[in-house]
Order: sequence, then structure tokens, then C-alpha cells
Amino acid sequence: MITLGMIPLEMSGNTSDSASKSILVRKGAWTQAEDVLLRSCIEKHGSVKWSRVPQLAGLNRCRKSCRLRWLNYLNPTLRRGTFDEDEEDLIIRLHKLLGNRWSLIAGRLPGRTANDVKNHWNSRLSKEVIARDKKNGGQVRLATPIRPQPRAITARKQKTSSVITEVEDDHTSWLDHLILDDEKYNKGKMEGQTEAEISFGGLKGFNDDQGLFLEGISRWENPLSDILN
DNA sequence: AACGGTAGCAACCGCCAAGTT
DNA sequence: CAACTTGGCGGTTGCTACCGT
Repeated sequence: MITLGMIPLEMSGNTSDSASKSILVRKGAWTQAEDVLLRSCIEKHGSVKWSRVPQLAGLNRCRKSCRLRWLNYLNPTLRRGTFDEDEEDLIIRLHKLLGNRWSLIAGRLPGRTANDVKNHWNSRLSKEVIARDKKNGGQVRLATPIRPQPRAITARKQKTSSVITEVEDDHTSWLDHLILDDEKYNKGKMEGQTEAEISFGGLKGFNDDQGLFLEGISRWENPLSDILN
């Protein structure tokens, strides 16, 4: 972050940002006045294109900076303050399942942003988890993050690919299954079951919809392997 | 009081995929 | 179909506040 006192005028390094190609845009910490301008712009115009926001708000900021400031700080639906135990527990479990998929993890925590979750993980939780694993004999159960993940359902996709849409519609469902599976794993550990017992039991529990889940994954993987082969 | 180390967090950067022209 | 634009993501940086010495 380059602040150069309080007059941090810089060219944006992002060449894909049309708003910053030929004009100097402000960088660094946001002032109260800028926050007021951005907030009133969003309240007035609603969900306009972010590329138009700097102009509409009268801000000398790039679109990305405006979007980030709104999503991570000004958005009234955000929940500020410390993470409670339940939230931390959920983050740890989801991270074990998903890896650094911060936006997915944050999606399970109402009012929390991906940036919040990531910062909290990097500054606190990762150390806690490492310490806990060391204490437990260094056994870490890590899951390979599941990819690819659909980002959003678009009108075009819905028109052109019923397959993708079906899988995306099940997006919440498969994540629920993963969490459920992990809960069963932890329960099994507590009850002294072996890895195999837990895995088998977890798979059974994982469930009545298992076929649908695996079909969903294969629908992603098959076209991918077609391309690669 | 001064200093150094560090935790927490806001913000930026580079990249990617989807959408538009 | 290519070029360009846009939205979104994860990784990283650097400022600030706090704490111990």
C-alpha cells in the first residue's frame, strides 16, 4: 500500500481497469468523505455496474477499489467484530474440507466476507490448528479442495447448458453433504472408530444422495478430461 | 519514555472466467 | 471468432495499535 502521507496519487497497476488507464486514481486508505460518497451512490443507484460507480459517486477511485470498499466494509449487511466460537469452528472444518476457498467458506457465515475469513484464518486460526494438530500427534486430516467450482448461474449458461445448471443448483446441497460427512468423521473419531469404519460409515451416511453427488462431480470432470485427452 | 516485535486488518495486485461488443 | 470489459477470487503487502522489554 503506497500512501505517501495523505496524498497517495498513483496509477493503478491493473491494466484491465479502463477507469485507470489514462487518469490518476487515488489509492490507499479511504477517508470518511469517500465512504459517504460511495454509500450514498450505492443507496441511490443500487446495483449499477461497478465501472460506473466512481463516476456516479464522484470518486477518484478505480472500480475495484470501490467494489472492495463496499463489499468488505460499507455494506450494511456485514457483521463486524470478533468471531465467536461457532464461527471459528465452522471455518476450521470448512477449511479442512475446501482449502483456501475463502468465498465459499464465507458464504456459510452470514455477514462475514471472504477477506474477513481469510484474515482471521491467517492471523489466528491457522496457528491454532497447527498447535492443536501438533498436540494430537501431528495427525492432520486434509481434504483435496474440490474443483472446479461454478461461480455463478448466468442467463447464458442456463440457456446453453442444462447440465451445468443442474450441478450448480445442487451447489448448496453438496457442500451440506461435505459438512455432514465431516461431522460424522469427527463423531466417529470421538467414538473410537477406525479410519476405515468412519470412511465406510461416512460414505453410507453421505448418503442417500451420494449417487447424485458423484454424478454431479463426474459431470464436471468428464468434459475436463475430454479436453485434456 | 523509547524502541522493537508482532497481531490484526484494510487495501492492493495479478490473474482468471464469463460476458459483451 | 477475437478483442475487450467486467466481476470476482486468492495471495500478498503494509499500516496501525498494542504489548513486552
